[in-house]
Amino acid sequence: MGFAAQLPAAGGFLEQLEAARSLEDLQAVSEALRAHYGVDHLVYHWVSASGEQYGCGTYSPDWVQRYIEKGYLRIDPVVQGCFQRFHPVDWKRLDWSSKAARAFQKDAIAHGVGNQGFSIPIRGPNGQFALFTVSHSCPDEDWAQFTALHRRDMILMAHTFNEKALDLEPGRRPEAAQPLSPREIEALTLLAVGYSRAQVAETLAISEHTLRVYVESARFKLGAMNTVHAVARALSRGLIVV
Amino acid sequence: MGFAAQLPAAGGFLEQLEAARSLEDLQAVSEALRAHYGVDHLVYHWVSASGEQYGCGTYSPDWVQRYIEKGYLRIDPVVQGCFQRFHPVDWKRLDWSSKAARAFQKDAIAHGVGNQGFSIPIRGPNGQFALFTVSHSCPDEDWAQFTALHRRDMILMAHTFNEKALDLEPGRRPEAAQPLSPREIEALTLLAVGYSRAQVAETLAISEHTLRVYVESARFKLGAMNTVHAVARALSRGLIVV
DNA sequence: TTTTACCTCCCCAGAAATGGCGGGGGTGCC
DNA sequence: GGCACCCCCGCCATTTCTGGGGAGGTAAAA
Repeated sequence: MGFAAQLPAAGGFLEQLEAARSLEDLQAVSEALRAHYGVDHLVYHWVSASGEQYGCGTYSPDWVQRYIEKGYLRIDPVVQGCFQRFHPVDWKRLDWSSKAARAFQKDAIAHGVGNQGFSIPIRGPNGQFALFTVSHSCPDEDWAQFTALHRRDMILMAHTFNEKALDLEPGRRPEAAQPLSPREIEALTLLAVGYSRAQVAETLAISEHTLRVYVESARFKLGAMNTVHAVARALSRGLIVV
Repeated sequence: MGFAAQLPAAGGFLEQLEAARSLEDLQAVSEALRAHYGVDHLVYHWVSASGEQYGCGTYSPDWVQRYIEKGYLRIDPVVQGCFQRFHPVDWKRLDWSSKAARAFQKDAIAHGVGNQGFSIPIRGPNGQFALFTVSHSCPDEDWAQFTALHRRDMILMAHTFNEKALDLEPGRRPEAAQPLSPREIEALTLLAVGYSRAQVAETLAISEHTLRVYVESARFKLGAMNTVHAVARALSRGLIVV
């Protein structure tokens, strides 16, 4: 199968990770980890709300380039699936049924990504989202054994990569979430669950005009151009929950 | 100082956690973990933005009751701080300066929560948020030593508690995602970033009426009552990314 | 092959949202 | 006391969205 079956927890690499001083260091550690675990790839990948992405890992520059150029972010079942999920997930459990997904999969394998994968979603405040992935090429049983063995290590690595990446890229941090007033939150929340403005006003027992003031105020705070935008921003910044 | 200084990783309790079949089991394991680490408290606490909360842990029922009744959720610096943070955090690094926060702190200590604490924020899709906390009463240096030693264990416990809690409360999970057509996704995405319907139509180079058909179709698929609702659902189900 | 889903376009009229103007009262901070 | 913010309300007109019809073509799945 190729990868080491039994190793000490994270093999002391977590310390190396924690000592990283730059993205290049992270890159080097990910290469070392990849070799240590004997897998094909090991990647930390940050996806911002606006679609920009960066990260470090062992994918070939070719593949990374292609991924971005082709807009694979929008069809990659790993990203899509993890985005909707709470927990680490084996790629086999994702939905590869769509044609686009299968085409993507084929392309990915052709670029050496491997047929097996295990990805961990990581989130921060305001909808920040990153992925930590280990991928390999091997039979299902071997992979199942590997993931069972190293699941915890991978969780810790995911955490540590995320922590370091954020430390090293302070510019990527979210805009300061401008706090919304309680009423504004209530208003946007009710709008987000489908109430019309009139219904929201009735629910909050205020005049429709007052409601409008809240929504406008929230729009302003969020830098939104209209209500849809405001609700979307409030949602993706974690200011409201539906 | 009272707690065990050197222990094997998570002391085999992670397996117990993974075997839990009910919230009561989780409760029991948290009690065992608390004893194992020799700390005052160990709590997993789920917080939804709508204010409902549940969890398991070793806080006294009195304190839990009081916390809910007093609406401490809104002033608890641990919750507030972790909600805006990426990483695990020591309570000392939080902002306790406000009057409400200090009153809360005093009350918490009076209820045996402890003067030291370490909390890990955990997030799911759609802004779901939970906290895993270990608290204790001891001098700063001892606590620093404890957190340094067991930080990784705590991260793994946080993950596992979260995983099990979600498994055991399937009602808390988001609904399955209904697939949208590419055009529908484009339409909703552009709407979510603030474009008006006319602008979206122009951007997609289609007539405004065609766009309307997409939005209506998406609304129908998502079971949404209006555009705002549709965008909110698409966002929170991870069907679109802003 | 038939069905299904997707994409595209058109009209109309009523409902809803927005933008701008004005007013009031309350709290808490410097 | 002034300032900032939160909470609440009214009227105007305009723009935008929504809901009900209709049509036709392609491409993939059953």
